[in-house]
Amino acid sequence: MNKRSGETYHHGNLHDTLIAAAIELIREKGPNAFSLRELAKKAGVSHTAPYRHFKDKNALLAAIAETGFKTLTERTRNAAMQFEGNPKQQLIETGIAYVELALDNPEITQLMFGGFIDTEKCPKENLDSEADNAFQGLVNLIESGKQSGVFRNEETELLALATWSMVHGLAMLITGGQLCGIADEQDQVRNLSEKVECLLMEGILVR
Amino acid sequence: MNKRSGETYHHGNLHDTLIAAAIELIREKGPNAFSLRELAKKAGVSHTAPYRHFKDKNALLAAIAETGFKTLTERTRNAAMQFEGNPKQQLIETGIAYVELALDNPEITQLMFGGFIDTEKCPKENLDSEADNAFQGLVNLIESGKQSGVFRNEETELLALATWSMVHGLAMLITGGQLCGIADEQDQVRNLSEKVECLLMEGILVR
DNA sequence: ACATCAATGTTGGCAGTGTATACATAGATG
DNA sequence: CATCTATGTATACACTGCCAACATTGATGT
Repeated sequence: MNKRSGETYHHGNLHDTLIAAAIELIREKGPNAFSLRELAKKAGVSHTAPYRHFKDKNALLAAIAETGFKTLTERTRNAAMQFEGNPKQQLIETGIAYVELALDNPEITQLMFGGFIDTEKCPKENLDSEADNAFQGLVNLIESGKQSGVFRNEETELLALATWSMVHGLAMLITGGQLCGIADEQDQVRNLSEKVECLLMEGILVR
Repeated sequence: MNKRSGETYHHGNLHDTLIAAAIELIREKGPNAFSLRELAKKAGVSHTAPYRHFKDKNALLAAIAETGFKTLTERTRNAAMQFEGNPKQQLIETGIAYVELALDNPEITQLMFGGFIDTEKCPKENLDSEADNAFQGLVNLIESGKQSGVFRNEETELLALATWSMVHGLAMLITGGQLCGIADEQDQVRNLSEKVECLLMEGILVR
């Protein structure tokens, strides 16, 4: 029996609908504080329907995190592409993109990196490989910068880790609310990201 | 009536016992996945006794995070004190202490920074002021380094933010499992922290 | 010494949660 | 058109956070 005329028994695209609705809920209430039942209601479906598409709540969270990693790689790659041949600027823009994405999606960022997902319960290979994609882009960027003589001839992995840590740390401090008032508006964040990355490039020691 | 002879109706120090037991549980199961009832049982007390000491679960988590921030300021300050008069080394050791603490207490670190605590529901002033203490130590360190001509004459807050971000990012990547295999042992982490911070000091650009 | 009180503990209950199981429906396939 | 399988529902259970009512006891003032 239909619940209303016009609605069908089968939803049609519940998988994606659930993810989209869950992202909305997470935005409103944080990654911690939303329930599958609430989500099901929001999607207009019985409270066990989600289990046909996700093994459990953890799996749903993992799927959302995965989309987060995908857009992260996408955005940072786009940022880098706009300054092909200029590794220094590429690095700066990549970092800005990273931090801006975090600012726009603080709860999702926390979901991705904050330990909300039990990685022992889910395969996690997808998650890891997506995260690796983002990191690999950075590695390539550094490598090409080294070869064109812009970056120092240190171990590439180390340079990549340093730049990643810097940008990631800034992003996490912002999403965690540690920089309230200092960096919660878009232009402040752009500005800070750039300055901080320039510091990393130039060094903070007097020469 | 006593539950056993020798045990008293009043626990005596339930507040601290709860915090200690909660930390243990969080270590085992993550900051997300422990229940107040489980905690109460572990402390040998009825399932509502914790409410005499903490307004709700969130308040308990906040109290735990607060202890985390306290030991963070303590450890980093100690690290800096051992190299008084040598700002460069102070900065390096402070960073190492920060990251090592995170490595030793990944779940607590996630609790502190990961967005598990609803800051709208609890006063949070305590939390913030503790976090500020840690940051202030860094600011002082940078300031003295600038005055002795070791660090560049950039805005102090900016230099502090850059170093904090770097170290914090590394710490969060480690606790989030993003650096599995690269940095999960104590000596690897010490080594990486140092190298990464040296990069920040020297810069990554060719001169 | 004793009554009183506030702090601290317990019992019981409620609505809400994740998830397992059994059943219902309908789109796809032969 | 019969059948299968993917997808959705109904029901049930143990567990959760938290509230309200009651119990115990160490501290306090007289």
